[in-house]
Amino acid sequence: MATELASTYDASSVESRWYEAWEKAGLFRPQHNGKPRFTITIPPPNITGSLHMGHALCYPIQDLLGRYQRLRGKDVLILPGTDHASIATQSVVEKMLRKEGSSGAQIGREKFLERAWLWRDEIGDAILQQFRRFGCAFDWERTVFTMDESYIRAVNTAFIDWFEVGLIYRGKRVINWDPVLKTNISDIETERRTVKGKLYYIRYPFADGSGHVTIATTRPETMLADVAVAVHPSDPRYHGLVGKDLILPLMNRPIPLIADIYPDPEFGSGAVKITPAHDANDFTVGQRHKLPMPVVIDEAGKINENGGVYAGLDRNEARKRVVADLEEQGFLDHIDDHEIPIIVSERSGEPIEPLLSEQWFADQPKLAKAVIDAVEAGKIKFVPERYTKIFVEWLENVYDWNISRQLWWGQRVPVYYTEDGTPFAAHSWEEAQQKAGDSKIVRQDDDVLDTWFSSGLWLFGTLGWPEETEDLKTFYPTSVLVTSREIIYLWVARMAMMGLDFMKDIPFEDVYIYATVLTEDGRRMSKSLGTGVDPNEVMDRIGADALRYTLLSQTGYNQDIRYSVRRTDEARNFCNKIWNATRFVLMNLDGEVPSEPGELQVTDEWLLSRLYETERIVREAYDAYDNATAAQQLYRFFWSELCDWYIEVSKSRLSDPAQRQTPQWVLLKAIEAFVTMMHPIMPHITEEIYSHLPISGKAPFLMSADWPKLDLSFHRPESESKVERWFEITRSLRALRAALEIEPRKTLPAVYVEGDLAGGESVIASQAWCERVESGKPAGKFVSTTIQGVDLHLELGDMVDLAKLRDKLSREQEKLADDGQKLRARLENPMFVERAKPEVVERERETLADVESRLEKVVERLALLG
RNA sequence: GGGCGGUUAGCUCAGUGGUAGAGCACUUCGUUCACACCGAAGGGGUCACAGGUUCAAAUCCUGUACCGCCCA
Repeated sequence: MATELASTYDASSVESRWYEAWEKAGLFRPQHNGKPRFTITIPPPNITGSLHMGHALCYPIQDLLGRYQRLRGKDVLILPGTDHASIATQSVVEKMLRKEGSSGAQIGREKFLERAWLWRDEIGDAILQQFRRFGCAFDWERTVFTMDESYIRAVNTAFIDWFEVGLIYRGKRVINWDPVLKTNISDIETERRTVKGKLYYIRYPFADGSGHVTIATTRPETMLADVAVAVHPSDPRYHGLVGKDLILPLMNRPIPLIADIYPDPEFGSGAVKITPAHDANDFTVGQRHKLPMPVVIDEAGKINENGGVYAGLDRNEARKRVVADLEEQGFLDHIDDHEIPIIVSERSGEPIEPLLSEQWFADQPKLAKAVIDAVEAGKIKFVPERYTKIFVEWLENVYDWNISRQLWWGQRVPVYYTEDGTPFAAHSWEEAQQKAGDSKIVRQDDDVLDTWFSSGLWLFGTLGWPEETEDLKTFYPTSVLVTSREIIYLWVARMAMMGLDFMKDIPFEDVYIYATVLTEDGRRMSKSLGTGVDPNEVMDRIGADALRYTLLSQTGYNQDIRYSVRRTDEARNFCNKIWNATRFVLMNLDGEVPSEPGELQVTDEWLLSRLYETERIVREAYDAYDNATAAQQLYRFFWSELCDWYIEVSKSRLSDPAQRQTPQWVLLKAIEAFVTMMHPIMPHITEEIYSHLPISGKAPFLMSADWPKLDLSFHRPESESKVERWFEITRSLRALRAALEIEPRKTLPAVYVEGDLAGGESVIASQAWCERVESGKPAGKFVSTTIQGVDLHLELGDMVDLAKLRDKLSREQEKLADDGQKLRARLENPMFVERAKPEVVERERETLADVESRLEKVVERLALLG
């Protein structure tokens, strides 16, 4: 059976088969077996999202953690779901309607929502389907969508609760208005850019005719709503002038010159026009000075009735007219070219219009306190640790959160108004009517909630909250949140606040911030830039395991990783190596479970000791979310130690029926432990291999097996150093052969040795392809090398061309002379001998002695070669 | 502007005080039975720069430059 395995690993025929088998066996569900639990609720991808490399890292990391913890004996739940992504989905549906020559405005809210639901039912789960191909062992039966009925109930409960205690309120602020989508949007949906623009210097005359103040602005059209000009109190140019009135040009309104710390005296004239309704900074100045806040640009980006003769113009057109009129009337001082910072809506690509608007807000500073306490008490830990500080600092300076959006798709604000406009928050119209008593409820609020408001409840809303379900009791708080750094504030912080407030407990113990996947040359992967790579195409080529290995083996505490085809080739080659080494082992078994050997040879002890050490390193790395170290150690153990040395050394014993049981047993032990430890990173190939291993006490699946338990007796440092010395001698001997241009694997009759090989004769001879080991020197001409206190000699035979050997020797001579000089200089320095640790000094002395004796020999040998 | 990360071999990255490492790429050799998605050997680095601490610095401190990220 074993020999039927193909000589090249084919991922495509293995991966889907195992995924189905696991699912059928119910392994994705928690087992409720009384073991300690491990919970992850995945960050819900947007239903509009299309698969990218970030997903191929984020979700396999979570699968890795789940598989690892399951092997370690935990009862694991990884709960999947999707996010309704209100603005993104609404845009998609709008686009569809536009193609049909229709629009949301035309068909109305209800029909629009019908279309949106149709769309989401059709393709909203597509992205989760893709995660299956990654091998993600998520509990699909518990999949949640943020607009499921039960989830909406959670959202409404949260809103009503906060509304009733006054944590949610209606307020007027300057918000990010998207004039195309006609909604306000969150900071995360905006992008800061610098564009080439103009800086306009405008003269505002004093009302008393005593000259003027020149202000600089990048947005002259907003002057129509100016209510003041501000200067810094320390600015000497304006001493004695603050408090006087200016006349607002074009509008002929008096406005005061005020003193405020906001203007930068270094910039322009030091005087800044204040337009509280159309600039967030001006708004805070307006608040401080209790200024009026007239709005002049409406929700469509047009000048409204407050704009006098400019009413009805688009904001861009208005700018041209305002500038022309200022110039004509002599108020325009001059215009400079200027790099101006603007905020752009990611959704529409349109510059954001800061706009004073009435919205729903949630109080944040009050809620932040509990989160800061939890972090400082160590109840919430960030990995990498460096994110802790920025998280706490943000919370300490948090401001209230605008939670309403002028959209249709999403959870509608559960507030109902009576005729006189009194709001009642309730789960339904009926409930609101009950709360309102005799006053009649006439309408529901039109807005929907910010998507982040609902995703803030994700870690307990998905488990059934506000009902006290069994799942909620069992699986909250979750063990770890795996997410990306750009949503630390918008999502992580909000979940922490909501969790601590509604559940009275932290929502997650650890927050692991994973790296951003960049292109090979360090650029951001993006569809629009054409730098994106489709994980599906990669998996078509190399399979899910190799893609997982490519990304996971680079992921530790770093901020970025770079994706490259080379790396995927490496990963694919590694799969093939694992496959073939296993194939070799299986071919060398007798078709039965080998019994535990009574006595081990020292090379067996060496491998088992390396295995013991590997288990420790890998376990500690996984525990610390340092996947790169775990992967690196597994790669090294398997390829460099198991394949390159142990298998090669054991081949002779494996071909001898009298001796083969011990290496068979050792190899199986090592491979079983290896595939178990590798399973979290590469689940499919390891499961496939496990299924072929003839071992006792085998679990039905590797996925549900136990983490390796390695006996302390495996830990044999003395065997490790002994065997590694043999290998070093072997390498040296091979190098000598290569210098003599003897073909690899061509057997030489003998190697002559002076010195103690400590029982390594047969290993060294076989691995350096020599028939036997003789002690002493050969009778005829020979060449030599020295390593580990042992002189090795090879007969020269008819060899004539010694140029390569001479080259090698003189190179060695140079290096040794150099090293010797450095060591002598160090040892001749009295400060070194006096202050360095005695063991360091001792070691340096020994090294020098070794270097000197080797140098002597190299010089002799060079002389002999002539 | 503030904060954070990075700068080590051609490429991608390990390496937190004691003579610089891995994989890939490159060169040479090897296709007798696990694997050419392989094996053996080899070449290749003033560890971004400048100061400082130390007997000793890729590693600790200070500053500079460049790349990137987050926030204002």
